[in-house]
Amino acid sequence: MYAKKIEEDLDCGIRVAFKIFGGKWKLCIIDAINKGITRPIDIQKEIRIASQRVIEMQLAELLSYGVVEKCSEDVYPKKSEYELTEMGKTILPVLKQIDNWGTANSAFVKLRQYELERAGED
Amino acid sequence: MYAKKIEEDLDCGIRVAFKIFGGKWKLCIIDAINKGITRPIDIQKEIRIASQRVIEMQLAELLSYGVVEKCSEDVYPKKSEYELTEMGKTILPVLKQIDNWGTANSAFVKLRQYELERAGED
DNA sequence: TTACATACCGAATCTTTTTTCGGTTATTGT
DNA sequence: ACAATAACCGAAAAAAGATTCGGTATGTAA
Repeated sequence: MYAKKIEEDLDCGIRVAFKIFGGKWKLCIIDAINKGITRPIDIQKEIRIASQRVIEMQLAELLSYGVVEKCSEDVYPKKSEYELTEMGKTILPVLKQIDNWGTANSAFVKLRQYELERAGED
Repeated sequence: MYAKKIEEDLDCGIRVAFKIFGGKWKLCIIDAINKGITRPIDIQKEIRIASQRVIEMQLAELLSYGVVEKCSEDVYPKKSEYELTEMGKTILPVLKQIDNWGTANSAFVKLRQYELERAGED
């Protein structure tokens, strides 16, 4: 990984949460694993527009913070499968609410988006 | 603003939500406004570690997507005050849940953080 | 043994986001 | 009139985060 230059404030709940699942694909990965898609390659196929490398990296971070764990603890990685830890499962209700909000507001946001683009073309 | 190079997928609820309130300070700003801190300068003082410029910019984005609105519509900005729109208020329950999760897991994350730093120092 | 799929990783590059800096304009208080 | 405060903006720079590319290693199956 890389070293952060700017100190982060982990006394703020919002910042803690974003640190753990704020990455671009993290919630998508958590969602996939929750749906039973446990292997990196399958997660990548599910999300599609994310590259394999991103999945690997975000998975590694989720692993390092104990959100997911490797369940096939073979000596060497062959059929790695990831699953949510108990802590990881506590994210699910939050994920659901975020997803619901986004889905409910999707049309509105798309419209706004379109209007802003139109306005910027002058 | 800047032009995005990578197309974004607004058919995914998670992505829509993150587009609207995924910025580093957006939820903090929404929270502040909800607490009755309505003026940019006061929001900045509340958050402190965020610069004035960031507050302005994120506020401008929240405004452009209809999350907040300017309520003192004077001819020229003097005592600008922002408040949440109806749409903006629908974010509050999500914000609360995210904040709660972060607060509940703060100690755990800090510990993990510390362990990871220790491990990386060899 | 050969070919292929899977799991990873390092490093360079590119994109996005945040920060810093130095302004302008207008208002308020003295 | 003058100083101080507030709102806001443009542009450059820095930082963070994501993507691409090209690799290694291992297991599986023909």
